[in-house]
Amino acid sequence: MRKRATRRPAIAVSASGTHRSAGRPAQKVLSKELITSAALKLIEASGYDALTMSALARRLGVAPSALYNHVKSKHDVLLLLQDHLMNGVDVSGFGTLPWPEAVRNWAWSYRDVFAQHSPLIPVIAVLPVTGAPRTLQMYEELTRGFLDAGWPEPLVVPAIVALESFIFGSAFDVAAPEDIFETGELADSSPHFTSAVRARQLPADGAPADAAFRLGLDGLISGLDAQRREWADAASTAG
Amino acid sequence: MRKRATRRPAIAVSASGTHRSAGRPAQKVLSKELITSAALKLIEASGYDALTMSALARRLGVAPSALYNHVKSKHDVLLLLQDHLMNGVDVSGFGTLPWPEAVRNWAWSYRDVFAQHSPLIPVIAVLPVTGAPRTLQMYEELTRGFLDAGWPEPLVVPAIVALESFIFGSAFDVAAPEDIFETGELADSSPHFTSAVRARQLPADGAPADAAFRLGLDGLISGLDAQRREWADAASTAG
DNA sequence: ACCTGAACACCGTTCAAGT
DNA sequence: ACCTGAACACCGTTCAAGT
Repeated sequence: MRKRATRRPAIAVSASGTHRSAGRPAQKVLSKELITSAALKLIEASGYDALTMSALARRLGVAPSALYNHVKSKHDVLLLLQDHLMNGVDVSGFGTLPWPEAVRNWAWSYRDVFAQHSPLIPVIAVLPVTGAPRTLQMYEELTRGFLDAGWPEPLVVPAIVALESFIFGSAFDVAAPEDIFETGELADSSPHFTSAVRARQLPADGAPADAAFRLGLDGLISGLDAQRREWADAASTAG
Repeated sequence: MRKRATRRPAIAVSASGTHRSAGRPAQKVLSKELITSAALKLIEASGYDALTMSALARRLGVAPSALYNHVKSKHDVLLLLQDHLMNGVDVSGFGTLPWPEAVRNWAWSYRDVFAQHSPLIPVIAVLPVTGAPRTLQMYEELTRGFLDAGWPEPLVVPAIVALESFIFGSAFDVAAPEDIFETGELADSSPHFTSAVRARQLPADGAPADAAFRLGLDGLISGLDAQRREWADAASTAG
């Protein structure tokens, strides 16, 4: 059932359509930046299924094996993409807005970016920050924002991780089909759930995923803030 | 760099080692249940990379193509696994324990199960409940627990989705390497974050992921409970 | 150093043939 | 209906040869 695409020949053809013979070219035709932007265009045009090393090479007018002079593996390409996308995450609120609003803005923009790139989430969630400079920069600004808001240093990283976990999970949820909770023929065996699905609060303006994200994010932000105060109280009592 | 395994011949060999010739066998040798448990054993022994249709067939003493009489695709196998694993999620607290404790127990067991099966998370997060009877049963018991605890029906599904999103994201986090936040050579450009990583609260008994999960879960539970109360207040004022 | 082109060792899936 | 065995259309990756 696989769609059979009309394939151009496998030989490398540059953007201008002229053939390039083997051997080191006069000036390099590839770079990490070019690979990243070509991958992004490919995904925007045809989705993550279309992101193969072959397709990427074809779009760059190069043989697939040429990519391996710049990346170690396809996983490397995903890391490049991930770090690039961090540019789209809004950390501008930290330092200007109160902590809850700054976190809220950050979280929504973070979720929105990766909802469009959910196949990257398993990659990010496990990604060492070494070699992901933009990601690290985001963590730095985030940390400064938390400390400025009075967060005790030992809680900053766990709080960020907790928020990120919620964001990653929620980004998947955006990709879920509308009818994910339709119980169908099994409705009789799950009467309470079936009824709750029908009665669920849906935002007038947005998708069902937005209602859950708003509820959870607001709950998480106020709950974390309460734990910060508890920690401060315990510390002042103990000290 | 791929490891080259010594392969047995591709012809189907039953568990007893005798060869089975083509044609419908006297009694069926496969079923969804057998496929599910073989897949589980394969994953436990060698991880998700080893879960290929070929390897699955080999373990079942069958040709790969035989699997397609029982599942439509490899994705189908993942769905079978996912629903099976829901047996390990603890919903026993609902109806006996107070809501926060019941939710806490459920969330920890849910995270623990899927932390061991993180490749399934992208599958579950988008899975229609139709055709996942155990999953649906879990939602039913969860919904009953929420309603019994006084949750307004419109908020039940969004609250469950928010908790699940946090759980899925946290399950990935368990799989992350210990040194995920080591900033390495970039430490100079991220002084606050580097310091916060060193100062972070680590549980004496568990992994770093556990500290973040506990912090986030407790925050989320108390934050959601507060929103439930707000909703009830607004409703009584409006009514 | 950085490209080409051929080759390698896999994948998941389909399908005619067999009982 | 439910197996086998061969074939198909891909994958990602490696490597000698070329400049």
